[in-house]
Amino acid sequence: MKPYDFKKIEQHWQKQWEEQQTYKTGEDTSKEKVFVLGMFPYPSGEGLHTGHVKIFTASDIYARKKRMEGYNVLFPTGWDAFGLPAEQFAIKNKIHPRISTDNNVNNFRRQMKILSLSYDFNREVDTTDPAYYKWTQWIFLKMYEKGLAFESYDPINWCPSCETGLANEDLEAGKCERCGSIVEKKKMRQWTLRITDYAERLLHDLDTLPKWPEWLKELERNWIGKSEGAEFDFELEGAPVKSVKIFTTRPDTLFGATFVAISAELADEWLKNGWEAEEDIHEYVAKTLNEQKEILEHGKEREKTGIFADMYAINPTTKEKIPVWIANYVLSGVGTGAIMAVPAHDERDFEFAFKYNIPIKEVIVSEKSTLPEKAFVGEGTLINSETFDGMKSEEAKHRITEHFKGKPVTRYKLQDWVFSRQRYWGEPIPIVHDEEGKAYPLDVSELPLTLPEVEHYAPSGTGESPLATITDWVNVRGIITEKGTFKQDNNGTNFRRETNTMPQWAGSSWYYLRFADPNNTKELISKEAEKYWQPVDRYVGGAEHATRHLIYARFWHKFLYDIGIVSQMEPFLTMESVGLVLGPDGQKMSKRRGNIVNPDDVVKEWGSDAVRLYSAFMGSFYDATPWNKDAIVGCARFLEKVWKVSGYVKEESIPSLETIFHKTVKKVTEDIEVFKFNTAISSMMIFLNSVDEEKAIGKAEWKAFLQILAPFTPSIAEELWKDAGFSENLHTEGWPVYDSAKTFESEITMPIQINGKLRGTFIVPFDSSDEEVKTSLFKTLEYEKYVGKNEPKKVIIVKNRLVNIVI
RNA sequence: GCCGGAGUGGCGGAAUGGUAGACGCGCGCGACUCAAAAUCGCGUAUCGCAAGGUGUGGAGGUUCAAGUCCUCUCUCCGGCACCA
Repeated sequence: MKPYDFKKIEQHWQKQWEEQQTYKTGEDTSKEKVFVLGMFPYPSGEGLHTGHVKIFTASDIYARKKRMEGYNVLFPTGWDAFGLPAEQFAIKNKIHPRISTDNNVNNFRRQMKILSLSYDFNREVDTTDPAYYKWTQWIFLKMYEKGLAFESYDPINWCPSCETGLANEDLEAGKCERCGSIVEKKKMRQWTLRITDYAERLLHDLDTLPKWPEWLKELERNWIGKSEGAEFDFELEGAPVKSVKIFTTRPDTLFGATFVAISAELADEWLKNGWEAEEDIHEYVAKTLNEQKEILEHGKEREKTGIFADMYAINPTTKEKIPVWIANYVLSGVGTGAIMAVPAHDERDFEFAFKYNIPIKEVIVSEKSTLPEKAFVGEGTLINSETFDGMKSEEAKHRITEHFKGKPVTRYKLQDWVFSRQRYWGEPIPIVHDEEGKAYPLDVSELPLTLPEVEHYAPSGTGESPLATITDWVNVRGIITEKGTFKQDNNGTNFRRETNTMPQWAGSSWYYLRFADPNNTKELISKEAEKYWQPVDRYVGGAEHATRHLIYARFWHKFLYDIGIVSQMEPFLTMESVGLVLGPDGQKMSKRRGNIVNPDDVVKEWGSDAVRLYSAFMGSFYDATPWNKDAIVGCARFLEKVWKVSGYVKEESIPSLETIFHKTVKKVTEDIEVFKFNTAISSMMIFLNSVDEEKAIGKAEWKAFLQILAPFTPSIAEELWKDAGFSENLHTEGWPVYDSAKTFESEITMPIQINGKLRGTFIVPFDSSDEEVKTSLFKTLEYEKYVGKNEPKKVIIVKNRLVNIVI
């Protein structure tokens, strides 16, 4: 028998599949479809990492199985190729990002092919390809048309090191997610997408996704951060303004408001507008404003401080005069930047009131409040309001809001999406400005608006994109059409192009749609292709995208639904969230730790089949698992054994293997559906061990075994399939069927428990009745020993499972 | 602080409320070999010579029966965070 030369075999079949276009997407739309998608990668200079291998292999196993089952499978990939790393590489090495990106893409594609991934490479999409980003720009124009894309001048997050504005989603604890710099607030012109208009739907429609993991949906819910409450105007005395607006989610505690607290920013605004305050107030406000930055730098909790603002507010319920304080725990960006403080019902207010000796009043609504002991120390007075006693708190909220002229308000933590970046390597925003600065959208006929060639990719440092320096690109002549769009025309007037580009998340917000119709020059996606292929049936990727890519993509998708491009409300029916692949030391892989496993190296050493098998076998798909360099040998041994066993094939089926055969096919069939690849593989190992013991396997079983093995290790399966002389196409013609009735042994080894403790076993025929089981049971030595002539209190018989005797 | 998720052998990990530790790695012993590697066989939670006892982070509970369900608690990981 020839030796198992995985290198030769894998190369041979990979070449064959490519030449014969084995995995080209089927055109027959009368067949049922399955759209399997792994999140498309950012083609970095480092090449694939093991996390990619896990995601890609898992989705590939699933896609291959579905293809064999006869579905029309769409299993594509592409490149999320705009973004900072390529640009920084360009700045450093003076290589056009186009070139370095192409190099990286080629390397990624090569690695995908040596992993035997069954992508249809005819359908690749590349977000940096003008033929693709034409449609990204088109969507932007549609949003502009609907008022969802707009220019704003509010202070935004600015990363001084990346020299670009950032969205809220790009921050990690107040720092730039990419470089870790402290983010500053900067007032600048920017393009913004009104994602908040979709907040309610983004939240609500999570309920229409039963197959998404609950925790992931919860993460999105938290990010959207809906809170319902009310705004109240508190009249002021001795203040520069007549009243102050506060937001609260607890109108039911309005009676208990014993002071009002405002943010330093709001106080600062009043000061700037002529509030004549004492010197110490000026000082406190200045100090607190300064403090904000420090907090971020040191990341520590700040102690609550405040200063009496020398003015009073009127509690609308009691008409009592209550003091107004400026407090550092009231944030300007949240709510109205001013709060009513109810120390009896809010820990933070309590802490503050306790520190500054402000009275505390309890309001009893429905539930008893649990005031800490110290509430009664010091100046605190306790008043129980009976007005709303016994009323459910929801009703109290409602009634109080109404009665005291509050305005019901729903707030979201989600903020509008800051959509412009002052960088080169991104989609140009298809907008021009006239000489007064007024913005006009490009006419659709002007798309794609391509990136110009530049000498320097580095940001200017002035908050302007490097595109601003390309004067012959920036300055254009043209006319405004009747529709209000801009068209180039040398006889027209002067305009300046928008020089900001889109963030990296733009292209990935709709890429999954394009795979269904990647070369359409007339439409983003044809109606037929959309109707047939969408939505994504299995979406596979990392949960780190929960609050960015997934929210953004869902937002765009809903917008595309509203303008009639797509017919489904949600883009992804499932979200299979991969667990991290850790380094061999159990730590997160990182260059700094030096625990990175390179897929090229392991494929070279073990072959792609073994690597695929291991990445699916090493643990649960959904959990983090360390990559154990030594354990992969077990998978290689398994494949050696598969090779060896191919010499045991007999014409006739082997009766002793019947049960285990059907069990194995059943297990693998079911487990792949729920991404339990590790237990599927384990069952194949068990089966193979039995075959090895028998030194025989029937031809029919061998055929089926190669079929269930094929999704995991396609090369060896192909080779042995060919050797065995089976005529069908392994990849498209058939998935073996099993007979459930044959997945049980004819005899069952029944455990005997005495009072729940295992004492022995006995053998009964499968499906024996309770009476038959008892007859055998009473004859066992264990029964004799533990029960003897006594009458047991109870005998519990679980059919085909066990017996438990209570004595 | 709030919201999720997870704690099982030396390791990765299995277990519709029904024989805990499948499968794999590692390890031990044996076979083959001059020898080694590879391969094959047997063993491998733990205490005990054995009978038997104990074991799924900890403490209680429900049940004939709990890794699995309930209550409390500890630890680790992820997310959000003076969000009013």
